[in-house]
Amino acid sequence: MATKPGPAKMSDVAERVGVSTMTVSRALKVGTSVSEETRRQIRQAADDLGYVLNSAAAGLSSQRTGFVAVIIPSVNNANFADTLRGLTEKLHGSRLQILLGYTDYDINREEQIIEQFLSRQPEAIVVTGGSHTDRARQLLTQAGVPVVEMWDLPTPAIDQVVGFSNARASTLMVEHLFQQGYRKIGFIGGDTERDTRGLDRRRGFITATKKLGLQYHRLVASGHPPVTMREGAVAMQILLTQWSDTEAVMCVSDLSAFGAMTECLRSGLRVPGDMAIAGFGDYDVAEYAVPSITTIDVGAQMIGEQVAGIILRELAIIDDNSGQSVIKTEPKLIVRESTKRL
Amino acid sequence: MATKPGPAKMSDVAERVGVSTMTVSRALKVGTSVSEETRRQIRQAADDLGYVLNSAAAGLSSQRTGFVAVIIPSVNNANFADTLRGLTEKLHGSRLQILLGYTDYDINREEQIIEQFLSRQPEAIVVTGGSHTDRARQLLTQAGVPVVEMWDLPTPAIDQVVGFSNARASTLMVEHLFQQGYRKIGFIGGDTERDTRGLDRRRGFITATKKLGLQYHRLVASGHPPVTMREGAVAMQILLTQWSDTEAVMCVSDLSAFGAMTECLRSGLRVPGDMAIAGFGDYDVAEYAVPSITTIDVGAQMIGEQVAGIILRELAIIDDNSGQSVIKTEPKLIVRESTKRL
DNA sequence: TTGAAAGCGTTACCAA
DNA sequence: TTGGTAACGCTTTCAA
Repeated sequence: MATKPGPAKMSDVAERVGVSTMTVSRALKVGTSVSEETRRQIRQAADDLGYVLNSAAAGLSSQRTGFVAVIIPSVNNANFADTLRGLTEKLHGSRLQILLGYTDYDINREEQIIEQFLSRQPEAIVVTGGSHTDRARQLLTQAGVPVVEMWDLPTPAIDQVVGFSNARASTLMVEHLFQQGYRKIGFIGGDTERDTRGLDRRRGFITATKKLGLQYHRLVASGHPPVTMREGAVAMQILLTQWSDTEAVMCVSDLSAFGAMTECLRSGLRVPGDMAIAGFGDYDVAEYAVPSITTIDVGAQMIGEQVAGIILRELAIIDDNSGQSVIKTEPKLIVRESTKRL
Repeated sequence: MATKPGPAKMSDVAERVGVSTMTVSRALKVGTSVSEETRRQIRQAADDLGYVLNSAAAGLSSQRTGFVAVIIPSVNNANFADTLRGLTEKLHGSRLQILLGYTDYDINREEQIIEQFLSRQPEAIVVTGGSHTDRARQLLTQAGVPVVEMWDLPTPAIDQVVGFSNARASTLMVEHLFQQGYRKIGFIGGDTERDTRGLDRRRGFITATKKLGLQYHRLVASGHPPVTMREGAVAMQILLTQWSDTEAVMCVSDLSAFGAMTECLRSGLRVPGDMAIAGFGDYDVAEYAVPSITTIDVGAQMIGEQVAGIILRELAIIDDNSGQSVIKTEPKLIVRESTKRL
């Protein structure tokens, strides 16, 4: 018995059972009308032959690839990982599969990835933030599929949006620090064009402190993203040198907050007491650190779920200009030990 | 002037320039013989029309999809993220693109993902560890493309391997603790089938302590992966209750080590002094924590680079049974403050 | 419930 | 250096 070379294809299965490829195609899908007996035989034959569908061929024919392109700044970031989890879980069970890319916070990388992904004909595209190269923006606009920008409220938006104002989230924290009685407040990070969400948080900090009549000049850079613990530590050294009477510090991320805090502890400063410290993002480390760190929870997983919801809705609709939607999420302040007034 | 509907395809570009699709296909690739002038015109036309290659069609025709399927347990894990980075960077510039999936440490999820990914006809498949369902193993074996198992040394291996013995890595740490003079040593984590690398580390701990003539019964579970700080904290409570005379603890991950350590600090124990603590993985938090945490650096990024190297080599070779290769990497002990003898 | 024929958009192959 | 033709493996569409 001569076995065919190469992986089995649909016609091999069809031949073995004695039906047409169309019947096989139908039998392997749910919700199609094929007689029970035929379907059983086809399943059996497919199993025997180790048949696997060729999605590229299927997609080419049906014009539906089942890909959702998702582009995030970094994989190793609990916040974006949570968003991805939200997306994955909500998309699970649908015919959609995520094509994931990460940019390392570089909009030129983003452009490259978008270009690469477009050739895979995704049915929807999800990007992080509203800062893109001109060409990337053009590619997204012309893509002809739903585009979702998340984690921010860009103006103008390309298409769909799920996010929040990073600047306003900062306000929550500044107000908390003010209420606790802190007046000389510093800010670490958010100084680079590459991390626009960080920039917005810093802007929000400046606006909020101004509004409260506080000084807003204690700003320390923390270098290129991703934000790390190291940078928080280095920045805290600078801050302590330049403005040694600082009472509280807000950091662009919990990671730099942790680094800043350990730097204080190593210098013999008490946190809180000599220095109050706040972060952003509600990472695990903020909860378990000693002292635990006051932070902002942005609801990262929920963002992913909302994005998935939009995609499912948009793809169900047949070229109906269902219009743009902007879903605003609500960042929440989480008060912990690191900002207590002693 | 009537514009065609839908996205531009190759024939649209060809028509506009007045050449065949073959010439367009060639002109858009590098290292093909097309006259300079023609190529210029074609590039121009493609740009004007916003033409994007349809990779599905290209892959169908050429039998090369450009996909490398990569399956890791978790995205939000600095170790696997580093491996992914190594892979990405080394693959960058080649025609290969990563199709990423994560299993949440569930081999049934892994099987599903493998199945899903196979229909995309990847040119190589990378999986984490050597523990798979029977069906997954069968799918991988029959896939007809190079398969790389990484982060472990499975026996028997399916095909290619890049990894290290997690058990032996544990030995490094036990010996370090022994040399520091610790005798009553506990272990946290590595108790679940789902994390086979954790299991191996625990087994290695038991073997090594036995060999040194130490007690090896101070084992505390830490629940399902992913390993978190919370679990380290909870486990430390249990350990302190059950075996209050414990001198040192090794944890299956730096994250649980950090949780365990903060639990000690909150209980008023000195680390080191009253309790020595060691982790695994060399996460950032181990370096920045106060005290800093002794750990094992497994060279995660290097693993990714080695995997990419194998893939590039395998795909360059034309059906030559280049054979299986096993690359062993070398985990390194990193001594820090948390295990100092006071 | 089933099948035949005609694509889907690209590249391999061979010829000019 | 260029082009014609025939796939690639599947689904759509229309008919039976």
